[in-house]
Amino acid sequence: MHGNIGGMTTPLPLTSEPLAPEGCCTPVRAAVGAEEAQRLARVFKALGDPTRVRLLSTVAAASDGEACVCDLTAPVGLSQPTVSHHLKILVDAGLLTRTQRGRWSYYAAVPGALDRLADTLRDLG
Amino acid sequence: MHGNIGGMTTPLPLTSEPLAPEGCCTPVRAAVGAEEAQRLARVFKALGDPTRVRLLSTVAAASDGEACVCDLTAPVGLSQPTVSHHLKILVDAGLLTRTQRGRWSYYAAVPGALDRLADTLRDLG
DNA sequence: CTCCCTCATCGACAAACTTCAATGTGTCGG
DNA sequence: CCGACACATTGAAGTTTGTCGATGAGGGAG
Repeated sequence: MHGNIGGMTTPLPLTSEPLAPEGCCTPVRAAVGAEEAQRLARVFKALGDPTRVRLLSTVAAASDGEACVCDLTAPVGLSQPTVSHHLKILVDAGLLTRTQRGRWSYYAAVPGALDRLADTLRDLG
Repeated sequence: MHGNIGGMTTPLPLTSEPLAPEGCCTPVRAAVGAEEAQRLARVFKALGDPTRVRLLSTVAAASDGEACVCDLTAPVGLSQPTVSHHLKILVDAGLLTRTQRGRWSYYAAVPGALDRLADTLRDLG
C-alpha cells in the first residue's frame, strides 16, 4: 500500500471521470461529476458574496415577495450600478427573477430554488 | 474597498441602513445582518469552486469517511499544492477537518456541517 | 544519522471579481 | 416632442482568486 505514483506530474486535462487510479489508502472516486460540480459551484459562487446574500434575503423577505432596485440600493449601501450587477448574477444563477413593470424592475425569489439547493447540499454528504 | 463594512474583530453595532429614503414600492429592510451575511458568504464562497465541490463530495463519499491528499490529487487532475490549497479553504470554512497520522494528512467531512448549512439556506427564503 | 516520502507554504502570474463614475436604454408625464 | 426618472451597460482601477513550480517541514525506513 501507499505505492508511489510514479511521477506526480500529471498534466491530464480531465474532463471525464477518472476512476480510482491506485488509491494509496482507500479506493476513492469523485462522487460528483465534473459538470455537476461546475453547475453547483456556479450557484454557490453567486451566494459567495455578502452583498448578494443580503440582497437575496431582502427580496425574499419583502412584503410582496418582490422588490425594485431603488429599494435595494440603500439597505446594502452600494451604488445603483453595483446593485444591478449583483442582482444580475443572482438572476443568472437561477435564484431571482426579474420583471419589468413600467419604469421599475421587480426582483423576486424563484420559488423552491433555495429548497432544491438545500437538498442538493445534503446529498453531498 | 468601499462597501466593505469593517473587520470581523469589531463588535459592529451598525448592521445596516435599515430604511430606504422613500421606498418607491414597499419599505424593505435587510433580513440578514451584515455580519451574518459575511459569515454565510464565506462558507458559500468555499463551495463556489468546482474543484472544491468535488473534493468535498469525494471525501464525504470515501469508504472510511476520510481521504488523504495523495488520493485526492488524481481525481481532480490538479497539482498537489493546488489540492492542498483547496483543502485548506474547505477546512477554514468549517466543512472539513484535517488529521495527521504518520506521514499522511487525512481529511474528513465535519459531521452535520452541510445539514446546518442547508437549514440556513432554507431560512433565507 | 541520512535519505525519501507526504504534505504545506512561498513566490509569481494570469484570470476573474468588486466597485464606481459615466453613459446608454426604455418608460412615463407634460 | 421633451425632460425626468429607473435601471442596465460600459470602461477602468484595485483587489482577490486559481494555478503551478520550487522550496520547506516532519515523519518513517534503512
